[in-house]
Amino acid sequence: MLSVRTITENPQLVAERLKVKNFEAGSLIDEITGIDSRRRQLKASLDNSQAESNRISKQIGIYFREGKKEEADRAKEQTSLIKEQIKQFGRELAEEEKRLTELVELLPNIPHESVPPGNTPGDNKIVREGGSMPSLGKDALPHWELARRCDIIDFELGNKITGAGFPVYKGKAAKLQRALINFFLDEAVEAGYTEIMPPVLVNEDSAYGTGQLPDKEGQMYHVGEDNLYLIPTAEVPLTNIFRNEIIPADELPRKLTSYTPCFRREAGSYGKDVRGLNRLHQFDKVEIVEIAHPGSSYERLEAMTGYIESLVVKLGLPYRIMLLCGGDMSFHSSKTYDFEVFSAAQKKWLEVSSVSNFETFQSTRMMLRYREKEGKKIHLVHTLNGSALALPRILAALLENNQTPEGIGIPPPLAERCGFDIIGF
RNA sequence: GGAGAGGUGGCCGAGUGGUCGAAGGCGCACGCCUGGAAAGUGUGUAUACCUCAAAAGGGUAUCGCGGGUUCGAAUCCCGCCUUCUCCGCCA
Repeated sequence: MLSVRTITENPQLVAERLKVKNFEAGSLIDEITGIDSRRRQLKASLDNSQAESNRISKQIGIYFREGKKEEADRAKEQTSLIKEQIKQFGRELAEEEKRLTELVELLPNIPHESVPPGNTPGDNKIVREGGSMPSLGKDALPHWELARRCDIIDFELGNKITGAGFPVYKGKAAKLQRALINFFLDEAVEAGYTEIMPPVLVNEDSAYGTGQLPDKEGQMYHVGEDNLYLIPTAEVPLTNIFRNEIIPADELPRKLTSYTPCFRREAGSYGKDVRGLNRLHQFDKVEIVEIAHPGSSYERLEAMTGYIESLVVKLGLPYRIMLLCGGDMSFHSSKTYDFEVFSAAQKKWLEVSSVSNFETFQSTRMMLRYREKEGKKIHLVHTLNGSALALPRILAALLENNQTPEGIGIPPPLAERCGFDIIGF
């Protein structure tokens, strides 16, 4: 979320910038400003009452030590009113703070100045394209047909064991998945990311910290018995590693990577987009996360984008990098690039990565800060993350684009990890 | 899951109702000392919020988390989380 200070100190600027996300913030900001000034007044009143109460209590202590019991008793009588005031101010302050947080949480993140305006994916800007389109015959098969023909991914079996959206990878597909994971992790470590194996269940505080709670509650699987959430992305546990931390400036950027399964309920998305591997409830992903100095976070965003691009290039997939317009960006992001690869039999661009700078939107929630080398001042860090990469759609594109009359070719970086370079029919 | 013992500042550790945000030590920063270093020595060393134009200063809160008792809680009571030991179970 945005910090209250940002909002109250630059109300018109915030409102102006949020229009790029098609968000009318004017009245909300007015309300926030009003509540915040009431909050400050209440805080001052509460502090004064508490100071007075502390003074009396100390005095009582002194009376007792001096054996002045009568004075002590008289002083005690003074406290009932002040205690009542403290309770009342405390209640009111808590209410205002709760309301303030609720309202601030409704405001999306401010888009970076380089974010283009727009409403739909059609307004996104293609910033780079690469790779070459495969030339497939008319009889080219979509990946779900190929998977059936080679008997390597079993969607029906997943239905039996769990339900729709939980495919079972078999034989060479299972091995290919493992090769992809290893490839992505090896590359990330080579690029300076520290490999982490985090928990895939997180508590409420963590889900709140990265912004899944409260607004995306319905997107996560919830284990009610223990009040834990299955992660929708490794971003959640990785970023929360730093929750409530103060990092020395010279340790920035911190760079982490992780492979995890990801779980998404995807409530409300049905239809042809969910065909095959295109949209799943459980999928595998390697994620990169960076905790960056505000002064260099956009350089880091470009560096992460360049890194992810190198992966797609090594896999030989045709791709394009989109700069998302204000209306198509996520609520939490300041700037996002999406990576899409072309899946040649479906003739579709599939999103395989999303790289974002959240600036202080997450660090505000989780009190994630850094300490300046000079002056020792403390400020919020910028958090960034990106998929590097999400497996199912990469697999879909690999299967479709590399199909030949004999079978499905495996690109070199994966073949050397699989021990085979073709999945035969 | 059962029984017992713990959780104090960056770290170690004292503190069982009253000037305790917390002794002492280590570490760290700056200064003195030194040719330079070590040793020695002096000072400083949490975070959030409020106040202040800013800095300085002041106020409030925070001793795992949340409630409660009390004029007053690190200290007493209750719930939760967590660590260790033993038992049970188990990949």
